[in-house]
Amino acid sequence: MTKDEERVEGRKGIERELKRGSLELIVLHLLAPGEAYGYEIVSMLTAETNGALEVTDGTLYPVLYRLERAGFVSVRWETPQRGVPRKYYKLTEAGRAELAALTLEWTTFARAMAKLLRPGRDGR
Amino acid sequence: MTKDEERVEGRKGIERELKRGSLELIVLHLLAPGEAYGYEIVSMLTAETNGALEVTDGTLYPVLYRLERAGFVSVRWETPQRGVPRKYYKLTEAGRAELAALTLEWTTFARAMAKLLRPGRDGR
DNA sequence: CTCCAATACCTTGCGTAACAAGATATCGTG
DNA sequence: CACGATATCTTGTTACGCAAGGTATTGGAG
Repeated sequence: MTKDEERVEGRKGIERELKRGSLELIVLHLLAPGEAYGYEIVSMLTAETNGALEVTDGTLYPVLYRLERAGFVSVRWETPQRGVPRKYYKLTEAGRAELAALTLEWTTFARAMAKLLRPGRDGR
Repeated sequence: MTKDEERVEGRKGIERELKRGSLELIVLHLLAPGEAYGYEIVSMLTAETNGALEVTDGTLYPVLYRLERAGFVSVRWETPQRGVPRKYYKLTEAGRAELAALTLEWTTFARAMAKLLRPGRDGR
């Protein structure tokens, strides 16, 4: 039982929506230790979250492009002796600042959600 | 008090994106203790999160409509002796199940994010 | 040599959801 | 009776994740 086309009464999963706005943060975070290339980031994400946060390359590349455009990552092509050329991404100074800002935004939001969802919110 | 939270023009903020997919969960959660009407939900949310998770009514009503359409809430009009008619929303059984499911989805996602963002993933 | 799978990058179109802005209707008060 | 407050609803805009498809290079199998 892997993926099923069974109609589940309108339940489609909201992971896609939850990811919204988190992807830039995720990618910036994955680039923090050092540079990486596109396909690598995809597999890093799958590996580090045990599949809880997967992303396809078709999703990732637009994100990387946005980050590059915003000046948060710098880009370097490398052609290894074996294999296809790779495009390596690396955080810039602005990227590190953005990473910090987004991390703060995320934790603030998550904290508010957690507090709201915590049972026993009968007021005060 | 002294901090005036002026919205900085440069930073767009990703709260909108972060909220994505969380609103249904939030609303279902706010309806869990009992019924409430639209405007009330808006003020409940603002109050209970100290403004951390605000929503405008123009955002809320489509959410409520979706929930009604999906059978997660039932609706009842009430015309009080004083004031404008109000539309009261109440969780259905399916709504409670959905609340549980969405809560699980949220916590799973939040946990994955927290684990990813946790510093010290130098990962050998 | 040719074909094919794997690697790696990139693009297009679709669906959806939050929000701003505005419309509508009713009530209470000056 | 006009005006603000309450309350609901609608419309248009914008943004982004994703499926699906496309391109290019490489190396191995036949």
